[in-house]
Amino acid sequence: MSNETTFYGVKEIARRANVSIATVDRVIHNRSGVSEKTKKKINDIIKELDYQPNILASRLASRKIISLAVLIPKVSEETDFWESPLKGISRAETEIKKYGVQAIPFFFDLNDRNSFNAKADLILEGNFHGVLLAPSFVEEAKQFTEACYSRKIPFTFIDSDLPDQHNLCYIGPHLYQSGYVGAKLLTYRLKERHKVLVINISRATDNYNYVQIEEGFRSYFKDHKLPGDIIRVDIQDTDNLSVSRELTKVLNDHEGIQAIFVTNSRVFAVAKFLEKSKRDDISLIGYDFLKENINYLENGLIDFLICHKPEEQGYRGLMSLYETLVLGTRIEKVQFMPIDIITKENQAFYMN
Amino acid sequence: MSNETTFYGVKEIARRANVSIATVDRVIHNRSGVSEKTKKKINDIIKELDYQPNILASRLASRKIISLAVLIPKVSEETDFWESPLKGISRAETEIKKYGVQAIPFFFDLNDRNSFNAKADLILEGNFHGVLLAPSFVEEAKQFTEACYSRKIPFTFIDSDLPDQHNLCYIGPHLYQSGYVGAKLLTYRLKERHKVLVINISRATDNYNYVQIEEGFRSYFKDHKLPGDIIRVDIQDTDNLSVSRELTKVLNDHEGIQAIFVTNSRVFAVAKFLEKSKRDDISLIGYDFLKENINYLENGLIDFLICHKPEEQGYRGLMSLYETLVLGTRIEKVQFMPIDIITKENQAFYMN
DNA sequence: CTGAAAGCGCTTACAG
DNA sequence: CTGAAAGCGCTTACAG
Repeated sequence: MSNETTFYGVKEIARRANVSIATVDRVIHNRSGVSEKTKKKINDIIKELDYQPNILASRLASRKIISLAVLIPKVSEETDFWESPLKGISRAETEIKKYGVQAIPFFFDLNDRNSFNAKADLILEGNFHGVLLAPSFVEEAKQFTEACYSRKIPFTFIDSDLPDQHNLCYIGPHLYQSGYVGAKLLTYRLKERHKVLVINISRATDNYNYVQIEEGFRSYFKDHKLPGDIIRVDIQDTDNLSVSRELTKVLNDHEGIQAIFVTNSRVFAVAKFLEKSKRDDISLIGYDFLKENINYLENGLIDFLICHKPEEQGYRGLMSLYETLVLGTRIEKVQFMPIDIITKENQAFYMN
Repeated sequence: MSNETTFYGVKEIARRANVSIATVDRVIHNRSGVSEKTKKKINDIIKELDYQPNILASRLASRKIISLAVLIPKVSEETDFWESPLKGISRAETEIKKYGVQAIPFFFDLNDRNSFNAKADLILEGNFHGVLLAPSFVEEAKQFTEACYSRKIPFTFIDSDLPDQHNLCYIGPHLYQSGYVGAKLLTYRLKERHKVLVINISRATDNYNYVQIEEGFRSYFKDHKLPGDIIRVDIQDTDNLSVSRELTKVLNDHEGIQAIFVTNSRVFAVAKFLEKSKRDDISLIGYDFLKENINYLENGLIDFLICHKPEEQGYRGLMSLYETLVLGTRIEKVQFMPIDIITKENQAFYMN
């Protein structure tokens, strides 16, 4: 800290290169119309001086507005999970608005892949400088981001990753490991032979996230040679009645289930069922810091929630575009969020 | 997001008030030499326009350097805990250096309260614009911050709080609740009557933190009417030999101890002892994301670590001063850090 | 008590 | 291919 450093600016570069600052500016921004020779000379000086542009001055002088598109699921009745990323995005926008950056949201319906395509097309027409998206529909997202890539529009993924795309970065959970942590918590107090139930409640049939979480979950049992059974069930209709019906069935078919792991934020639906059917003998673990989930955590029906800082994901996602586009910072391509463990006792201090 | 707002500046204010921008500037910064009449006129316009100063322009034009003092424990051989806050502070400084802010560190010795006074005096002589400190020695810190207050130097606490001081804010854990969480984790798999040991390893005799943590810890047992015994021991000599001797003694005196809770980062010393004496029947929980602790977490000797984002504390602590002094932002007086639960399985993704 | 002018480090037309 | 000049929204001496 506190070591004195002299910062050199365009003026000094211009002086040393014997050119005007306008020419220096052209080189810095890779604009055309500069001879190779002077270009090289200036670049050498820039390197020598370790020139760091003054962003304050840069943004102040430039009246350009940078528009970023945000493509995420809309908050539905089923789950208000996406409120959090949106909040983070808004926070980021507020912070960088005065520097001439704006973010335009486009919401798609998680139950309708066409809505994703429709919004994606709007974005492509819109001439944005960057895109932040949740690639919830794998194939559709691939198509869209390829279009972005060919137009040289940088884009960032949050919530889940699509490997080997030309994304600027991924900001979200390591899903496999998250499932692994879930298994650890679930079995922490199961001493004997276990009998556990894994539930995926989701309308989407190609949920990539779910697969990775379950893989991690099962690996924990394998790695620790835990004897017993893992039963799994898919529930496609997400309304309370359907969930209730399915659960009744599976708990009838399999007696002695000690614990349930829900692979997403719909864990409250299971908690509701357990509450009604008075099954307080079953441990329950699931995902995400939703109000409904917290309620069930509070009254003891949910033992643990796992959460991956959704708000932070949104905030960082937008900032990653800002940093690239405006500040020219190089950023980490993969930024895993922590796998946060939330209990009744620490929930009040959780930071999304 | 994305609502168009027109920002008005000093020029517009000056135009409307029929004065020069220099006069507007004087009013904005509460500088003397403006008649009450014009002052009022200008202030009214400022309110009417909801004027937001452009910090970029402000910092760019001003060549003033803002100096912040940082008063925290030095990294000792006993524990490298304070590395993390320092890291956060450095990160913050790097970010705001180009805006003319610098941070000067002053390190005191946690085993020597006089070193705190000595450094505090240096800071008071140094003419700083703000102070970030860990008030580890309660009385000494009070004296120092009162001196700051009378000199109108804003100061922020991290790591632990001193209630009812004129601090700008407190950024750190809710210690009581943190002990409460510790108890929950410790007892999560203790089914019958419990017998647990609480250990405080610390040279300082008036450790305020410890008291609050233990209070929370004990409350959990009371609130849940858990039957059994809580044994406690203070270990003042922090070297391995002393710790080993004390532990041998207490484990002899009290048979059947199932779990140990260490109230600070020295939990590795206990883990080392348990490892040597092959007591893998005892659950162990303690504090902080130190390399040594992580090792014992990895090999299973420590079950859980609790952590309060020390790096974030440092980062936010410095930023809180910057935001107040430079940006004029109003900030939260008490900012509790989350009570993070770290296990072998999620430690790789932990964010300090 | 007040204002005109220079300057912070950049960007942006415009002219050549 | 290059440069002179104005301007971004502020602050800072300096002059009156």
